Amino acid sequence: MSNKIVQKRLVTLQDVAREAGVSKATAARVLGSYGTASPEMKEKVLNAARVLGYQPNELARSMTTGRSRTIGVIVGDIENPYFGQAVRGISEVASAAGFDVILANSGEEVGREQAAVQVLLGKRVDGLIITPASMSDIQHLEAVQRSGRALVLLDRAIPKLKVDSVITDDKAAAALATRMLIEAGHRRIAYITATASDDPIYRGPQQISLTTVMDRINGFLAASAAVGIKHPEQYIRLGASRQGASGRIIADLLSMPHRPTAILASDNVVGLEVFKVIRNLGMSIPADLSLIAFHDADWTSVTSPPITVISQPVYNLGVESAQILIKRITGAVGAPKRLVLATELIERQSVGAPPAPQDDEKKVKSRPVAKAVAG
Amino acid sequence: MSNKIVQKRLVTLQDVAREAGVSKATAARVLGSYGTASPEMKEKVLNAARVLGYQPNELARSMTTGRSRTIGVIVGDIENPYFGQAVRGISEVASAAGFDVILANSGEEVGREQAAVQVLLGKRVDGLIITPASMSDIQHLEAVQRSGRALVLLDRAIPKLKVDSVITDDKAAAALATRMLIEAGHRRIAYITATASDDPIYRGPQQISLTTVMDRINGFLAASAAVGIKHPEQYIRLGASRQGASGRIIADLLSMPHRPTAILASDNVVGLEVFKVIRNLGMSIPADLSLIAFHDADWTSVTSPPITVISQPVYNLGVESAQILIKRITGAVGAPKRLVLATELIERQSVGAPPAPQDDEKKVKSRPVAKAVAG
DNA sequence: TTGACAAATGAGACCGGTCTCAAATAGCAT
DNA sequence: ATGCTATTTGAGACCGGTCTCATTTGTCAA
Repeated sequence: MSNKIVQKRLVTLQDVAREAGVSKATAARVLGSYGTASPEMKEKVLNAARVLGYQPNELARSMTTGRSRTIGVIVGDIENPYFGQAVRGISEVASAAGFDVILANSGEEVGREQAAVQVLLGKRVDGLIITPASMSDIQHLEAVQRSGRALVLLDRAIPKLKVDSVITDDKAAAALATRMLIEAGHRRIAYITATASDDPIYRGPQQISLTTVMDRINGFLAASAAVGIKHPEQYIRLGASRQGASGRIIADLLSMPHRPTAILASDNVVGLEVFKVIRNLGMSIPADLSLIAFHDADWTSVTSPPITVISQPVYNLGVESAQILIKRITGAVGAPKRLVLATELIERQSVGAPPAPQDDEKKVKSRPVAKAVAG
Repeated sequence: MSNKIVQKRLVTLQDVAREAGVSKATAARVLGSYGTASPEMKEKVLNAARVLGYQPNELARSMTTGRSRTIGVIVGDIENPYFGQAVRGISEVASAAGFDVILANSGEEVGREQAAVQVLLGKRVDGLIITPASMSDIQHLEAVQRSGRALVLLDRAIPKLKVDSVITDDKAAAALATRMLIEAGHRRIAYITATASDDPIYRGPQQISLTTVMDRINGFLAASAAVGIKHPEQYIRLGASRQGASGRIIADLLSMPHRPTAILASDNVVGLEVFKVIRNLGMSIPADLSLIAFHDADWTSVTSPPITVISQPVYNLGVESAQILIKRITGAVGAPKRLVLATELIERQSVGAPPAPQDDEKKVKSRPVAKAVAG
């Protein structure tokens, strides 16, 4: 990591002033569009600037004004189209309001998130929009607040932190999806999430570090309990992140003696993974297994069958959070807002009745699995 | 767009120096890790910094050093996973080398690209990685070079501009895909691209503003000509951008008297659009129509049938461009490099023989297609 | 004609760092 | 003890803007 950086000397305000034969202050007034200046002065200065190819140094500008007209955005994974859409929403609002956006990636790791916060605060962003990687490790977020910079949480809330947040109604959404599966006749429903965990088995809330995940699990459990399903939590699986463990987790789940007959996939990446595993196992959707996934990713509408999804207003999540942030930056005061956007269940064709008539719970004599696996 | 921005005064180097009872210069040496300082001084300063919660102002730092350790990236569309992957490649190389990334979106419009360049140069980025929206409108890129800042083009070259670029072998890739379709028996092959155009019909190279598009069309035409296909260009269609026109364009194409029997889709967004239209038309792939798409997007592997694609090393495109850029920033000199990465044809199941025995060109009596299609 | 006031302009401080340079101190050989 | 060099420290200029304040010029009413 060499440090030698070569950079040509650029045209400064002073240069322009000299060329135009006016003082630095006058040139600054014209070029910075503030204060007063006579038409002739403007003419001269603008001309000189054009001739020299002057370009203001925003760094210097920000340094004196104390504001950078820049907002920092930290997301879990830029590559995930989910965040891509949110970022587009943010960008559009920001640039319409004359703000620039600096984007950073946390890879869903608190450490990298902290580093990113440092960097962005160092660059003196006027505010931050963050998709926090954890709801417990939050000193760096408190530091943001202490520094007086605006902060908005996107997609995930942090109960302990009094801060504006824009989220979706995860609990309601999960409950709705669960009810839909229950109404189709399912009693053994699996819930699979990517949330990092050493242990794929769900043992309790203390394993979960994200409100989204917790809320969804709660919605799932509540809807299950409402119809008297016993131990719905036994089919919850964690850590189905990226290619790695997910295949095994899902395969294990499906080879249980009382295997689940439906799966709720907690995000589109997991959903895609689940879909592939199911297909590789030679099972068919929804005949053998029903599937509902979070996030209306583009792939979900072109599979056979297309997948029933919980569509999240993620573009609007971006828009709203940027609007709130910019209001704060420009002086809005008041208690932190928590904006909850509604989700929508888009019915497609991945939900059907559970496969065989099969005794549930108690005195079940499990019969041999009939399915042929094609390979 | 209000301008009032409230910001608490932050802890400065001067404050730390005062607290530690040393000079500003000494505090700066300790906190900036340069020059020399005795252990006791370090101790005192570090302690004071911790107590006050000091955080260096990178703006001020950049201003004096003249370098910001930041690189600007301008892509056509953040939301497109294609660019998402490239950006990840860039980010990883950049942060490993201690550089930050500022991301901007051009929406594939030259005007917005120019504005973004202004903004980023204003923020004094040390270098830029750009996916240029046009190969002809390039004054702003020449301005970047004149300013002495490093510049690397990603994915698309600009022949007139002497500048480092990292691209893929588009012509070869298109030719390979075309040959594959030809070998499967196709003679009427459509090429559909998203490139903006008022007129969806291809009339000549002057309509095309991107090397990628041009190269691919050339590869397509060359491979077609090589086996004596007459007027292959009649099936080229432009402007199939986003939801808008694409549906009509594709439907028109397929309702021609001698409709094409295969389609080459120029990127994954167009490919997805094509897939949906085909399905809505009730046609089946590959029985009625074969399809090959550029970019191995995730949806292509889960459709029925999965789509044969030209896989582009887009993550590596990002990695390589960032490496070249950083080398330039840190002083590397020499003629501009043009790095061409290889693509790969991933065969899946969307290519088959053309459908019905149907007279082709002149008096060819095409023989019945032997392949059985399982559906 | 003169005074009062508004508009235009310039001089220079300032933002928060880096970095040069000179002064102060320490270490060591003679 | 003395001189010489190496190390540590502080003072202050500088980066390129913004912005305050004083000065100059112009306008108009009394």
